[in-house]
Amino acid sequence: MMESESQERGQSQSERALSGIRELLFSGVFEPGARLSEPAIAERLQLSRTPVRAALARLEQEGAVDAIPSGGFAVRKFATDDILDAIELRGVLEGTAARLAAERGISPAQSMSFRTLLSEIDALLQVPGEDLDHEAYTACNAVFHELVKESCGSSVIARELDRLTALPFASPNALLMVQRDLPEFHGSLVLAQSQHRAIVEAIELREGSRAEALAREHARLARRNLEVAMNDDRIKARYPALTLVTA
Amino acid sequence: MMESESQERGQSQSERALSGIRELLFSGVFEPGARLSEPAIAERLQLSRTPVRAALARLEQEGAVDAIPSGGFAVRKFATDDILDAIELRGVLEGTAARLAAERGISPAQSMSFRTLLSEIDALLQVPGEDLDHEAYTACNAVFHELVKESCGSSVIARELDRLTALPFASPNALLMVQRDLPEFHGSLVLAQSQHRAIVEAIELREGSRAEALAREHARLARRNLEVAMNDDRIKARYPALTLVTA
DNA sequence: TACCTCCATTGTGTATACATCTTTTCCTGC
DNA sequence: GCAGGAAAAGATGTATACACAATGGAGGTA
Repeated sequence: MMESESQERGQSQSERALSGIRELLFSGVFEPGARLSEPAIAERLQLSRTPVRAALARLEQEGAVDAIPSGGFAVRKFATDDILDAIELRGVLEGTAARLAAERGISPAQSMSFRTLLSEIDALLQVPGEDLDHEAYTACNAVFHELVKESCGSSVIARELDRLTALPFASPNALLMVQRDLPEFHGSLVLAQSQHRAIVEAIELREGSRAEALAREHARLARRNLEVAMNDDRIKARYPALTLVTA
Repeated sequence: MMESESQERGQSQSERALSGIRELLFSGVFEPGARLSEPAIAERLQLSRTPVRAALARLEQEGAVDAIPSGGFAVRKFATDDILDAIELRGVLEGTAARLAAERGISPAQSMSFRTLLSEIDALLQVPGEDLDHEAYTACNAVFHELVKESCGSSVIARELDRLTALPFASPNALLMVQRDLPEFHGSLVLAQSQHRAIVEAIELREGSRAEALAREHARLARRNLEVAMNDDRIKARYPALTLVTA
């Protein structure tokens, strides 16, 4: 095929299709349960059906889209319970990563990464609640969970975590900024940070079971955010992806 | 397209491609790391590149095949450690399913299914080691793990377990019959069955933590089977998929 | 013999064509 | 007004064509 110059450079059509459809999905453009017509999406994204189809198949594997028995795909409807289970599962997987990291030991370089990150977050939290740099905190939080994921050096676990957090709900940063509107906002971040610190400490002290329990508990913060968001329509409205969550 | 009658009926070309390639892969036809040429496979399976391509993309998601950076796919090389981690992870996931089942409670129907299955296995193990019906035992074992998977009623966890056990190594039945050649064969099955029973009991008594720990420990039997198989070339030769396991 | 270059072969990514199957719409009969 | 069914509209699954990319090997040079 001729390399079209009309779109962002450097990406394949399939990649464009994938990110394009993801964006459409999680910006709430489609009704939950609605059929995703390949020709329609192809026209919308200005590419042929082939990469669209490939992207849809992949999104089905990721769980963002359901296969219709008679053919094709539909926007997945998420039940609240599914998301809660996904968060629980992220806790379990991160807990396993942390436990194995503790049991197997981490490298000095990894330990250093953890330590510097913890200091960075400490610095961010030093300022009063109003002036907090949300962007930076969110980025740091993402890095922390990346570090945990990589900590045990298991590609199998890393892969599974990547898969699970492909859905925007279970991801560590998913509903992080829900907390911004809560009275105890700053306090909840301080609590999260103390959990971060405890997890790292447990890993370094080779306390596997403790590391696992802590990481599980840490994931439960996300659960609370989801519950808050689902019960407050004003907050809910700010997360278009939550349109897909029913009941 | 015209529905070709030359192949097994009732399946789509994509399904044929998927199962066909899986079979080729895990029967050790290809070298680990070798490129999987779409035209070559298409010709071999007597279909066009399109379904082959779709199947390969899916197998990549499943982890059976690696994407080559420059394009296309290659037979995945499995490290022994990857498989051990996958087994560990299966234990973790089944453990989580069992824990949640205990915490949330299971239905009388589920309880009944467990109980009848346990009796069935007991009956199978009644006969002396030589005369054991391997087929039946393997089937029962599969059902047990299905029941555990479904026990907590979480589609998220079920999906994740399905994904993990798509690889033939981490699956509960994967290397089950390795044990057949071991002196303590019958004993190991009896041990496994006692674990089965304990897991069910823990779930029914709502002892979540115990159920989780037991399920994890139970998965470790598979670990042992893998180690035995990898260290005995005669046994290894009987599992063609083990060709893909390096070091 | 070892190595580099160039060319041929092969392979992938994408677009498109087309047959079949679904779904929707609209018309007719009750 | 509603139900049922036929026809049309649209969608999917698959095959195929083709441009670009990559890979491998032959041949020539040091």
